[in-house]
Amino acid sequence: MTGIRDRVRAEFVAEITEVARRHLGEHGAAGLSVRAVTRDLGMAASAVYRYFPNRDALLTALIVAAYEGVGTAAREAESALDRDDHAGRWAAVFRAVRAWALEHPHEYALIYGSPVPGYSAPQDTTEPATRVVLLLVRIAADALRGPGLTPDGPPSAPADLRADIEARLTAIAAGMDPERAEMVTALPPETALAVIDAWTALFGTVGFELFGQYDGVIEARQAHLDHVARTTGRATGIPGT
Amino acid sequence: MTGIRDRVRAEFVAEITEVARRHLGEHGAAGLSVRAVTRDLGMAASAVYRYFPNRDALLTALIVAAYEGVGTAAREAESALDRDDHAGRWAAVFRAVRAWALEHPHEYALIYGSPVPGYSAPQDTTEPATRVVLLLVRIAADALRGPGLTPDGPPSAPADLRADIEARLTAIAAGMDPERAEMVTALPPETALAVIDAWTALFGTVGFELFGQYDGVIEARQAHLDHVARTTGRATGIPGT
DNA sequence: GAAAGTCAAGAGCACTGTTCGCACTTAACA
DNA sequence: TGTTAAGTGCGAACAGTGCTCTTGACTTTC
Repeated sequence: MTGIRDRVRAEFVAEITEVARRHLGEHGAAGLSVRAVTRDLGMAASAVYRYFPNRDALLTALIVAAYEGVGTAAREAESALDRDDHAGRWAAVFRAVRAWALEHPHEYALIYGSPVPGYSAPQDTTEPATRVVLLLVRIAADALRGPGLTPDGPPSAPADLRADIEARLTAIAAGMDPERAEMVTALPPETALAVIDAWTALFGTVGFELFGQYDGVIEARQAHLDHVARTTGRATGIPGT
Repeated sequence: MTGIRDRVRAEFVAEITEVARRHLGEHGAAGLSVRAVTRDLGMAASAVYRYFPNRDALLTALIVAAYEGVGTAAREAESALDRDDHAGRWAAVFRAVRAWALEHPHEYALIYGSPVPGYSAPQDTTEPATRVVLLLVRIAADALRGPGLTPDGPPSAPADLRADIEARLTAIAAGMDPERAEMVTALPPETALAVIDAWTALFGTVGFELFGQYDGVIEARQAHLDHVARTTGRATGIPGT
């Protein structure tokens, strides 16, 4: 067992990522300098390459941390509510994502803004990236199991789109533990589509606010996001939205 | 008249931006090197500072060009259709924006992705940035003047949001020529809100596709965007969507 | 205690944006 | 027409950057 060595190493990696995260919050992704980070840590710039093969790997660690950050924030806000309060949980996810984004604008930009040039997201980032949308899926699934969808439900989708969604759903469920897989496969394609659109609207709205597209166009940001939560929730068939 | 000197200067500025635009398409915004651009032009790196005070100014020129590019693409696609074909024009804008984005991914990322760190958009960029949404506003306004909104129309918004929209609408109309101002002020707040949400959904969807968030989630991209155009068009009250 | 593995440091490479002083051309004015 | 001022391009230089490679020291394992 090389336990102690691995422990020290893991702690060092965590320390580096933490300082890098702080730098990211101050200067943005492209302004993240390995040298500056190591300067803060009192070590030589070259030393960091023992822990991260290159700058991109460090960025990947930050991306994963960011996805986990927003996912955790949404999960915590949502799980604090009664499980049957579907509308409340739905709105809580929307609000939590926005709050997290305003608190961590650079981290938000890192994961939902333009991809860093020359950088292609490795496999490690795909799982954490699905956290928030899976949360919305779970709420929709819970609502389906509950008093049932509202009478009209989500509008019907054209055949080709329906087929694609169905294929995606089974593919996604294939790589999941049985319990969550069941939740995904039981989802009607129209509901899944509505959830995807709600997810898109959520991050589209938050992104537009954060990146300045709403400047001078809409100022009641929180009220507006609540409105988006309501309309998308209604389109998904979440009762009470 | 200092005509000739100014002319040759303007041509040179255009030439520099054109080469920079090409470089942007190959290496992305952060990878845009003034040295590399000047190398392509066969001139010294320092010479470019006679035309642009710094790299940010060059980026601003590219941002303006990109906004104009997507705005023009949308305008051309939409104006090719009959003015009374509101649903067709609405869908054409959606498709044109997506097509432009796929053709110019780096330019799209430049204007709708994360803001370049340390760079704050100057005033010059705000006007071109509103082109697409104003196009959607125009279509909605035309639809209002036509056979009228669909019976149910956009759902009502809460009072605070309504008030904000109304205030914004008058503020925006104040800085416009009378003809377009009339179009804006005549817009019911609920319709304006629906247009803003449609605009957000459009760029949220295209951005999610371009930045890889839809990978493995949804593959029928064109069909999906058409679906988004339809649902948002319906929410806005565009007849025929 | 010696061999093997691990690590931080430092020098160096090829870049970057930007500034500055210099020579040169060109347009405007007396 | 001659002079002057502005505009222009260049090369050197500065302070940074990510990254590689070698060197020497330290720690673990046998």
